Amino acid sequence: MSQAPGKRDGGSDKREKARYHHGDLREALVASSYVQIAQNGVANFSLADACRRAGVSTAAPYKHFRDRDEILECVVARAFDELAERSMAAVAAAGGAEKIEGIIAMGEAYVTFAVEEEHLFRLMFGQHPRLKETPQVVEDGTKCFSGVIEQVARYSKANGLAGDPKAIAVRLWTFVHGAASLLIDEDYATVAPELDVLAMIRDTTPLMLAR
Amino acid sequence: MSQAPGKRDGGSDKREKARYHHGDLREALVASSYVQIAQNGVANFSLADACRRAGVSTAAPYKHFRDRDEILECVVARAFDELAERSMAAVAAAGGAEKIEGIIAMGEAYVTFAVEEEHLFRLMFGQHPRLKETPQVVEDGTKCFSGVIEQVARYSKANGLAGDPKAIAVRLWTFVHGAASLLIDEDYATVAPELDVLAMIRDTTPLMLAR
DNA sequence: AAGCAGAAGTTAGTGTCGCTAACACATACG
DNA sequence: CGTATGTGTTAGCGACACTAACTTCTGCTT
Repeated sequence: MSQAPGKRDGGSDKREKARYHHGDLREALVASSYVQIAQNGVANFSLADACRRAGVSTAAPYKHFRDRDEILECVVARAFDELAERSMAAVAAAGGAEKIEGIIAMGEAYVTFAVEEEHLFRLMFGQHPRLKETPQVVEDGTKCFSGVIEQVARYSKANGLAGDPKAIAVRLWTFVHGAASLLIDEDYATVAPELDVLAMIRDTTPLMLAR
Repeated sequence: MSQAPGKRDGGSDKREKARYHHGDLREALVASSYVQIAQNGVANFSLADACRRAGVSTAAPYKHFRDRDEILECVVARAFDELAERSMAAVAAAGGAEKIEGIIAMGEAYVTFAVEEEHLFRLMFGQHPRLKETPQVVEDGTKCFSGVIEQVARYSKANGLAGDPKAIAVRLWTFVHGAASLLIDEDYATVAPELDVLAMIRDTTPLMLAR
């Protein structure tokens, strides 16, 4: 679970002698930070720890990153890629966006991602506002969301829906995002412990698409 | 803006001589932390700063709080009180929960709180998971949400809606919470900059209540 | 192939932070 | 009036993010 996506390196094996230069420290730090944050959350992540794991001094990262936040930005960008990938895969697996099952599957994938990668989801949304000002994050985030919107637009077109496809898509995204947030935050747990969130999404999606 | 609610003290003025004992350090710290966090966010909040502002050594807080997190818990509890108060006031101002305008006003108040008290809203949701395990926070949070649910239930009853009132309420809360989150996170800004969130809530609320 | 510029490491050190231990004062009560 | 307790203090620890100055390796130019 939560294996870091991204550059699958493979190369750069200098026959494992203790070498002065790391080889690809930048990538190593991002990958290990991704895993660490996914497992323990950003609150329990320290740059110094990441350095120890990579076997370098605590000053080394600053040859590759402006500061700690820049590493977090890279992690967030990758997490958006992952979310986008999972959402799109779910639509495809459910038979495409023309059927309502495809749209529902997309929403479920979104919530499932939030549950399985709770700490990444938190980092992507709300926990660390500044991170989203970076071009890379903006790009990956936008790609992720516009993917969702595009799928709903396809459904809308295929089924001859009346309303503005984009407006409908935003409505759906809003609902699914709220469900994911309240679920991992355990706010449902105290006030509506019996709630089946995936069932709610299945039931509510048609309401949003209709009309 | 963002004035700290809670114990309005007033008393304990020992005629402003430089006294060894503060008077009510616990309250002073919570109040000043509430204001500070509301203004600059929890990321830019330090306990040491709060001590300086209160004119007290950095060791003093530990006579009143277990650790830094306990202060944050108190801040979150107050923020939930504030959100509950504003939501309920909005319903009342709009003529009660029996009319759909009352329900819509409640949703708008929720989103408006998120926008005006962005940093508090973040702290209440997602930013610092552990905070919500405290009895005080659980109680205030539950009171806040069950207030929302109760209002929707009243609407549901008054207008003879078919579905389970609680399920409908949760659906609405989910949507409004998602809207608030995505709005302050500026995720709408990149992908749907033209979106009028309050209008979306006005339009979507009837969809959720119907059926 | 030599040499040099610069990329990418290092060590050492700064200031801030959360938190603890040990001590001091002020107050409230016997 | 004396003392126990609560509420402050100072001093200090270890971890952290980050910087400055130095060293080592690499790869480009000639």
